[in-house]
Amino acid sequence: MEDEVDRLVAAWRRERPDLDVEPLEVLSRVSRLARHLDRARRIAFAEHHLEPWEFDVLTSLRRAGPPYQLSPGQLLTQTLVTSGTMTNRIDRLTKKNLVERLPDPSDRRGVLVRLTAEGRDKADQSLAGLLDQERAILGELSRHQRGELAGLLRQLTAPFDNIPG
Amino acid sequence: MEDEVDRLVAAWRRERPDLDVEPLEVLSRVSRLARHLDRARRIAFAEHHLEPWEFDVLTSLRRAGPPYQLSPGQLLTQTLVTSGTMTNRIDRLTKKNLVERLPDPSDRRGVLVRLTAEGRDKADQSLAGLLDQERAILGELSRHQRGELAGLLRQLTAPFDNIPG
DNA sequence: TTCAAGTGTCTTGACATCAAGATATTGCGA
DNA sequence: TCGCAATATCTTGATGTCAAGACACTTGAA
Repeated sequence: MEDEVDRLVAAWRRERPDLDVEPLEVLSRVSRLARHLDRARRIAFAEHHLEPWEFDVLTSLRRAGPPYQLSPGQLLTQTLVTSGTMTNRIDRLTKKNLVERLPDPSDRRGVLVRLTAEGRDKADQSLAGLLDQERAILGELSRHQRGELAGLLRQLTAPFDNIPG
Repeated sequence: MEDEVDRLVAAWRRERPDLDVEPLEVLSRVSRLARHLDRARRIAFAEHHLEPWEFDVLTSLRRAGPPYQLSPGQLLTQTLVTSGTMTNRIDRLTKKNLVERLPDPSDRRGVLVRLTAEGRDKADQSLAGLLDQERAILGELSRHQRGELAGLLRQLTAPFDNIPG
């Protein structure tokens, strides 16, 4: 089936036949799909009275395992936001009693962010819902195709994730 | 090579062995890669004194072909933003003399947004730069792999693009 | 010991985005 | 013809994000 990127690429080939626009076949689809996923996540989380950004922070801490705490810096690399954004997020989650700030005992510049019991519950509840939604979206693909897709995407993300970018 | 999503999935399997987190292998990579691409685009466009959102609007109009005009509604489906956002974008681009608003002769509710000569130049210049950057990122993949990746992604985006979502 | 560079977090101000609703126009059905 | 739902765009108010820089602490070299 045709998608919006097929139309976009065809339009460029008509308007700018001098350019090779083949890279857009991959990367425009990545960007557009991510926007669609954001919208779908926002709607799904609304049932839990949770914003996507809250989910990102709470589940990062949940994944860390007991005692469910990370430094703001570690949260930055997981969520790909800037430090100012993370400070703001931690402030708001603290007000809602989902996380708390603790001094880092080993570095007096540092802080640790810890999940509260309530925050842990929210993280666990919302993860299951997200996975259900994602399974529905991926229903288009066979098991084999998903593996293939994951592998190809890993080749693109690995340089960003490993060479500090 | 391992990426951040491999670590993320491993952490979930340790903390929540009861859940099947396989969907994250694909969709978390899509979201994270899109964020990396946003950052890279922002840096690349800064050389042209252009914001990513300006690029999106100007190139949508450029692709339309002469006379380089679309309705705000058509721009919405291409850029995946809300109507309020688009109104705001058109206002700002108008102030910079990159686009202009015209009344739609066939529907008095409607408006047409048209690229100025200056706007068209900006679109053409920045597209070439973006393609160079994207080619560098895709250097990881063979020609065959890019085709495969584009095809798999199309299967995921087509439902969003065709069934109005 | 001391100082300079590096690191980790927070503050600030500008700005882009969204959701919801207002306004104007069209066009279908009775 | 009339009225009402649908359509197209804009307005409003709240909020999240970013870039840049400030501040406090740490580390390593002289």
